[in-house]
Amino acid sequence: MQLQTVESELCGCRCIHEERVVQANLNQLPDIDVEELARLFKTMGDPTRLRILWALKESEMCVCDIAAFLKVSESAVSHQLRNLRILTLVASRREGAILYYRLVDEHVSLLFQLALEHIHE
Amino acid sequence: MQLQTVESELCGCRCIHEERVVQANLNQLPDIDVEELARLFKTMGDPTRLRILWALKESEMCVCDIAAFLKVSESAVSHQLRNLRILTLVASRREGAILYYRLVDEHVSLLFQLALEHIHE
DNA sequence: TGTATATGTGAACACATGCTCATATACTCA
DNA sequence: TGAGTATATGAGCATGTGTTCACATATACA
Repeated sequence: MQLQTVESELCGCRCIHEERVVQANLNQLPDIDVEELARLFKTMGDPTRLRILWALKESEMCVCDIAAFLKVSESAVSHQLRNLRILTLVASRREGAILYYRLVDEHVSLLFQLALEHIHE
Repeated sequence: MQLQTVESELCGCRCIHEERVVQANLNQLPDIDVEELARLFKTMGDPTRLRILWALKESEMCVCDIAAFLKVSESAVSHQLRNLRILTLVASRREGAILYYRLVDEHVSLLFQLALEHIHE
């Protein structure tokens, strides 16, 4: 029944292993999760943002610090921190005129660790 | 000494927490790793590629299967599989005219798992 | 209140990227 | 060998994105 539905949706023309397509459909990740996962990985997929996150693993830093470290403009850093904030990867703490940024949780570090394992094999 | 060097490199103008910048420099990830990590995350950061990887978690599939499942052209799938191959995220096995694609190792699944944890909190 | 510092943000531009289309390659079978 | 199927790939186009520049906001301090 389910199989029939999917078959008709696919026009049944070039599908070689129908049962695998059906299975893939059943195990499909919800669209919302796909979008959010993609956004997360894409956000971590920019060298500038990646360096920012890596630096924040050690200690919280202000925009000036990060800009000096990366040798890029403070505006560029601020733009990227905005992206990281939206994705809930970093959070900030104000102390006077200075905003200290930090990683929100351990997930970023763990993702780094896993990804480095993949690269170094 | 080290501190002095870094200070001069930074022009010493707007750096607020010099010791943190120095520390960040010491803990810096090698450029090659940064580039490869970014490439890896960026590659996983596209919805189409992400769906492909997710589907391959379950079973190996050929290009036709994936195209049918995603409801996109086989050419688009082939282009994306090429990217995934370059990043060593998928590998293929030929059986006659058909190429079966699979995940290379468990890293992708683990990355998904961690990333989903981050999203769902 | 005025000035300086720290950060945020919109517009614009240069560049990267995913898809489509046409075509090429690789394999099967008659 | 020729036709058909499965996949790969280059060119071109539309869209997305990171940076810069100019300016806005927020806080500190005199």
